[in-house]
Amino acid sequence: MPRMAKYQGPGLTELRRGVVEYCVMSLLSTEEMYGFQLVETLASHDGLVTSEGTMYPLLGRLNDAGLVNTNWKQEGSNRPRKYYSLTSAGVAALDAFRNDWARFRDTVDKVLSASGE
Amino acid sequence: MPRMAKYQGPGLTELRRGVVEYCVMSLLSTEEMYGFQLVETLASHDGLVTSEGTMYPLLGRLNDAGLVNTNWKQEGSNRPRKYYSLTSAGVAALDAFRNDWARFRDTVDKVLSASGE
DNA sequence: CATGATACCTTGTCTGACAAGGTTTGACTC
DNA sequence: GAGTCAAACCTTGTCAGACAAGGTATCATG
Repeated sequence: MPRMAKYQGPGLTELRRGVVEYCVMSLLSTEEMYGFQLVETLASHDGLVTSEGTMYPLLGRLNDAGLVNTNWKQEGSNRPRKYYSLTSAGVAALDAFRNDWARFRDTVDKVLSASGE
Repeated sequence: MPRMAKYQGPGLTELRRGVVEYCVMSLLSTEEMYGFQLVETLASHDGLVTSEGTMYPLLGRLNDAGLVNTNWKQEGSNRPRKYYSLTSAGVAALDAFRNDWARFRDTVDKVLSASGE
């Protein structure tokens, strides 16, 4: 298996924009996780991220924005992993987004249902 | 009012990507409309499009892809308007997207609800 | 004819997803 | 210990699409 990807069609890439980042934050809100783990979780489980080339820059942005913290951890004889956790600013941003998402989702649902109101 | 826009926050722009195009198609599935009208409808009514700079290129793409047809119409003494209507390929694409959207929406809802699955 | 509204369109910028590639570390061979 | 593999990190470059800003043509009204 060469860098599997579960390709979901061409248009779906654009759909993910602006959402993946908050999905990551949502995962981090329950437990700290490391990058590779986030890719595997979102990609295989939800089809929301297809590569590390998406994840690492994204995590860098979140970090620059002060929405996550990082710390390296070595468990047993594994190679060290860089764990990410949500800051309080991250929690706030996530909350705000949940509202935005709900409104956006409902609007799109309404328009796609198409029955000209 | 200078080219009103109902700004919705910074992150929301990215959310719209890949969706607006199908919202337009959905509107066109019930009645033919012209570009300016689509902007007004989506912008003021739903906050989904904020400018003509989004709409006209978008309509051009749909046309190039064979998803819509156009015809100029002059009504009364108005300046002529370019009306768009869905082709059968457009109807099919819209149907396909409705499925994609439903899956995507549910996935995001699930991840954002965050309670570890 | 000047203004303003309607209506069309184009150019250029920016962001974020992704493919492709590269590096390091440790485990497990041979 | 040299080779290989996988886990895990990261970077570079490409592309699409939303948008701001600006431009054009037409008609009505002052």
